Amino acid sequence: MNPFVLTIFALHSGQNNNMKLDYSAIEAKWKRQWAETDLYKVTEDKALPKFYVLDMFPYPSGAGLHVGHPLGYVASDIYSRHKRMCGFNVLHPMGYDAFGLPAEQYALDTGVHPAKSTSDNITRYRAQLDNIGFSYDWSRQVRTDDPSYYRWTQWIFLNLYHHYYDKIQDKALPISALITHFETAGSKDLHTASTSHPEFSANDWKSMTAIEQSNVLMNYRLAYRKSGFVNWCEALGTVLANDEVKDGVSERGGHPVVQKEMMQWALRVTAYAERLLNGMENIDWSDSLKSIQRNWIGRSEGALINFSLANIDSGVTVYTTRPDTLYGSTFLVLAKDHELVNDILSADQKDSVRAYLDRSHNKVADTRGDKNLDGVWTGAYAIHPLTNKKIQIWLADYVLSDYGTGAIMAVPCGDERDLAFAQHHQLEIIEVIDRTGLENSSIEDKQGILINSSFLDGLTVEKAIQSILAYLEENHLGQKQIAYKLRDANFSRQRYWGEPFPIYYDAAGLVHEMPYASLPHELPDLDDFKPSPDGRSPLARLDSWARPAADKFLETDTMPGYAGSSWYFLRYMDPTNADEFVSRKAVDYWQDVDLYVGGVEHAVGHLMYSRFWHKFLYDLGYVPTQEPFKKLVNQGMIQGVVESLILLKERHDGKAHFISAELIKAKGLSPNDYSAIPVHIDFVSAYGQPNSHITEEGIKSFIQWRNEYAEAIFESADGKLYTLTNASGAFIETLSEVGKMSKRYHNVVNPDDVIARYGADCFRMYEMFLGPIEQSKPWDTMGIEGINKFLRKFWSLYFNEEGEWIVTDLEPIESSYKILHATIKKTNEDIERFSFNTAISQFMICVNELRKTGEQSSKILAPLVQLIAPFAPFITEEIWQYLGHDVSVHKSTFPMHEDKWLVNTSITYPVCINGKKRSEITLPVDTPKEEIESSAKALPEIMKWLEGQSIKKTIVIPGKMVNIVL
RNA sequence: GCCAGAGUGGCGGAACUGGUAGACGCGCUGGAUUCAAAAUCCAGUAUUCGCAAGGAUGUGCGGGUUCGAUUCCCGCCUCUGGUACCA
Repeated sequence: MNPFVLTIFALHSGQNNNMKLDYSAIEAKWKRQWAETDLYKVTEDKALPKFYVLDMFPYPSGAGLHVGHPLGYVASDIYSRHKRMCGFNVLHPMGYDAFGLPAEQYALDTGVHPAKSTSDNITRYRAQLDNIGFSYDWSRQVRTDDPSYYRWTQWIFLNLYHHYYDKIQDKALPISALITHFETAGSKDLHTASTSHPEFSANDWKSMTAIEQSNVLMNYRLAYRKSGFVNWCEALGTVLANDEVKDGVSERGGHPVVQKEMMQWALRVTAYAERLLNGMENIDWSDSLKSIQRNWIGRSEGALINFSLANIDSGVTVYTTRPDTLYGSTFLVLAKDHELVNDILSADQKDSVRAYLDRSHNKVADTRGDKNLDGVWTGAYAIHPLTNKKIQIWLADYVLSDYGTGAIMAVPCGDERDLAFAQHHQLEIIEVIDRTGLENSSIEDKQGILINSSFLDGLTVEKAIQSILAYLEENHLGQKQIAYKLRDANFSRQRYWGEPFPIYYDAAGLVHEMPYASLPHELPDLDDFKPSPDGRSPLARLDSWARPAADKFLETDTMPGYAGSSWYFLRYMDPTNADEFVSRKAVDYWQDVDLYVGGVEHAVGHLMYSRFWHKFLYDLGYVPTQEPFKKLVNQGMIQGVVESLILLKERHDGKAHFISAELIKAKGLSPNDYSAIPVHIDFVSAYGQPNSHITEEGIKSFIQWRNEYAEAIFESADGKLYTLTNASGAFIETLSEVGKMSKRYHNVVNPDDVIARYGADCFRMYEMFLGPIEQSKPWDTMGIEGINKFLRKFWSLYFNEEGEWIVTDLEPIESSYKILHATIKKTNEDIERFSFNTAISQFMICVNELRKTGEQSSKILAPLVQLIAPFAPFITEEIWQYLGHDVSVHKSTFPMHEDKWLVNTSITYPVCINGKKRSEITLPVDTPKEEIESSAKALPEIMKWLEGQSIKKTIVIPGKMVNIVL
């Protein structure tokens, strides 16, 4: 026995032999010890293989963490600890996505500076995270609002600004190369991603003014300025992202949102569309996530078709995925802001077009679901390229300016919207597809035979598309084209609490970038966070900052939330580097993220932009991989039970009337007769159980909380009426529904409370035991007792009821080896496939069995501690120390199973008649096939079935089962 | 509408390559212990017929493949998530 253990025993006996399981003492002890010894600190150790496990870093909101948030963190922590014990050098960091709207809104409401509230929230988050016992290397923490961090966010932005996308080399190249091209060849032979495609010669370029040149270059930069329509909310005084708008009103506050034209910074993510699509082939993400990204990119193959105009010498190009239906095209439709609109409107249609445009622009944004048939004829005609017939050109809401060419050829017979529009405005419809025999298919299906289409008649759709494409290209009427739904990302926010752009403008409006060396361009202090009245950010009101000189105007927009989060995983590799965003040495060692765990709500935003930035950094040679996240696991949500009181719409003697939830059925009420008022779960008895209810205490607390119900009447299931002053004996059932865990429903369960009662180990294991990590499931307050019991049983293998250490060095019995090694095997497999709930089941089976046999040998009990260590890091560390180790269990080597303990000498075969199990038989493992068959047939239960029957066939799978077919 | 995923006891879930459906836990029932309770321990717990032995049914519904299907195939229903005038 080493001196260390002696000390423990001395202490132990000195404390009157009382080593009872005391979670909080054990946790406090090891939290301190781990911090003091920097147990989880990692460095680039070339002797060990690396493994990078990343959690999506949280936005530190004022509400703190609830039990749903750490679900993914616990899973990734178990995985990290396991990998570490398996000999990997594991990078497992954590940080904060610290810029964001809520802090600024909070500042507007309370005057508390976002920097202060954010820091306060971070302090709280950190305490909550520490409580749970995570193995983060906190020395690598990043927060996006730290100037030493956002300096590099700005640096990447400037790089995007200084690069364009070359479609031939399929990568980003410096703008200087583009300028050289312009100087020698103008726009000739240019293959770049750009907003528009102007044509100019080298001489044209040279004769442009600085402003003109700057504008031309903007058209190619990967970070660029453009004028576009944004969701403008007058009441909030700001621009909203699409997901902040619901049903045409702001999600927060429900204020009207309209389209407003504004100069905005944008990122040319569309340049990377094809690579973002193809890059998913070799990464291990869920099918659903990949399909969400695929849909978002929305690649389609089609054709550009040129139509000339009837009266003016110009043309319009449309994009279609169905060039085969060209003969069915009876009119064209342009987006309302198509560049040709002003050129083509005829004098007599001017007024109705103006009226339409006014109508359209004032429409609230994002009117989901409403199919809108509004539109107007421009008075102009185009010439059909094949029939030379004049067809009308319309404007309509349903054609979008930023998809395809912003113009379509309408084919009413082959497109639902064109058909609806044609019917509504009484436009011609020509059938060009014969769908005989395809009555159940929609008109948009690519099936049928071409008719009324000249040389295409008789061809299938597929053949017709090839044929018409060849014809169009031959006659210079059009060409193949690939289109994407993906849009360039709006990168401007008219907000204070974000990264400032390292950009300023001169008196002439020319854009200037700040030099790299001047970064960080720091966010100034502010004490009033109201937006500037013209819709610009609060920074615009800070003249001393925004206008440092008479002819120098700083950009007052700030960057959106996804700026800082698009590259934070790289900064963890080298968090304090003052010279580079990440050193080559660090990124060459850590490479990329091996496992990324986070919520599916970031499926498009964060994950798309991170991949885009990463590919860009790859193009510039700063990172060695094309994809940042090799494997990604989405954790589900932990839901809460929403408890509500049933309030009848009809009042009782003019007073609010609540009834027991049981009475809904009894009284035959429909949802129109009552409303469910969420009750704070602290007031509810038997919370989350079928008989959840409020009692006298609950009624008092409820009324204290919601004073407007002071006079209310509460009716119990047996018809008795209770009031605040007469509530004795009340039992009012509440309505229990599974829903979001949210402040709004007053059903938030704080991990701190759970940990205070059951300990961090129990909390961690219970979160994992609830079910598969990807699934959403409700938090069940009762279920945690099962894990609590398990941990006590586990502990009791090592300490008896008197708290005495009972582990011996004696040789264990054979069955203990068997169950141990079965558990080792299953644990390794289950952790690797992220099946933590089944690993925990196996621990329970193992502990139950060892208790039954009274196993006390350290040869079994020591490896068991290691198996459970990733799940329950505190209690296992304590026991490990008692086992005589002076190095942490988390630094030990994870056990590997030995096959010799897993081979069975006998096998129990199920014996089936016609596939249904009727009996079973235990035979030695090496029993020959014939003998298995004859032994099975000799079983009395089986003979009974065989009596008077003839056997058609007998299937014997050695080691598996026997099936007799009658 | 379109795309993706999922439907298994009272509940959370297990069954990994087609081979004993319901592991493990919660809850519930009964028992032991206790003056009593809590805690703990033991037994039972898919449905149904039956006193029992023992049957029958059973993984959303309807078909199919197979000696054998929760697992594979076809059609449908329901739920969850994504998306929404994308030509």
